Amino acid sequence: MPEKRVGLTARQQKILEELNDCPDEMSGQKLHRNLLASAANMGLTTVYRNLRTLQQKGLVRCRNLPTGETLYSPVNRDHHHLTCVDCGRTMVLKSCPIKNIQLPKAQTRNFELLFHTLEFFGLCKSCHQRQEAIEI
Amino acid sequence: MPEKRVGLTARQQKILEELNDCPDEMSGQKLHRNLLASAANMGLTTVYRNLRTLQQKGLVRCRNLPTGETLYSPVNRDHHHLTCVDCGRTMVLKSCPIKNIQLPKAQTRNFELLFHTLEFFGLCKSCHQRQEAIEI
DNA sequence: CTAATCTTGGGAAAGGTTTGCGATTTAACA
DNA sequence: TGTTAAATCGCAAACCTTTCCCAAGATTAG
Repeated sequence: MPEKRVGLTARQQKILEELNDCPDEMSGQKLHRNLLASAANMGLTTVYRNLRTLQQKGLVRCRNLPTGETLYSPVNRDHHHLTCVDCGRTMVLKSCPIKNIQLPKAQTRNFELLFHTLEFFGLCKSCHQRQEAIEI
Repeated sequence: MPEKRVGLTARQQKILEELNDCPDEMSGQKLHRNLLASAANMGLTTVYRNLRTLQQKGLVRCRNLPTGETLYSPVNRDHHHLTCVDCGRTMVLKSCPIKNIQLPKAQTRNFELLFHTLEFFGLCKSCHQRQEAIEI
């Protein structure tokens, strides 16, 4: 896909770099701390505002944990997860199950698709066993 | 699918009823207001806590708006959305595109799947046009 | 170069959600 | 039915995120 978006500010580029450099997703708070540490000083508000902007440009995606935290990652990293609704631990899926899926044209005709989020929720083995043990 | 979960408290049932009765998703705040109005008095904390529990039981699902609000809906209502990253408006998808998708067994062997969220993000027609106008 | 306008940034405040903790209710068992 | 342990509740505080508002910087026209 061509890199058609232009006009990233210097700080937006910094944020995007930081996200790309880190193999894991990051919360807004952690991103802020990392940037402070790496000499790119930036207010917390600015971090969140630019994250929002980057989402609007289709470059950054986020997902929400049950704890209320929001984790951000670059869109080009097409990761999805299994998340345990009990302990909150997540596993990364090896591949995107809907990579080649087509949405009905009628629904996307008036909509420029930028990215998607697909998350699976359930019980991990240990939480499941714990519940079984209690219910018996 | 059989209703295998048991042991819902009276308040959890009230919350579930309220969600089922309302055709739209609801925020925690709105749910709380509705319950106050319908004589089922309940603290805000209790609402959120029980929503979490209902998620753990696989009966309720939520999605997060860019505003930070969280919207809850019953899992049996298998709805997904197109959401505009600019204006935040959402459209409901007519059908679930991954209803019949199989995850690799290797990844779900140790995981009891309860539900999923699938959300598409992009630009709605009017926001897209506005951006084009600016960029030219 | 200057002035008016528009965009961007930061601090403080507000909003929604979650957590901690003592008090109350529910449930189990005798 | 009475006693006791466990689960649940609600308030207050904490947390993360977003919004408000004003100052600083950039852009454009004259």
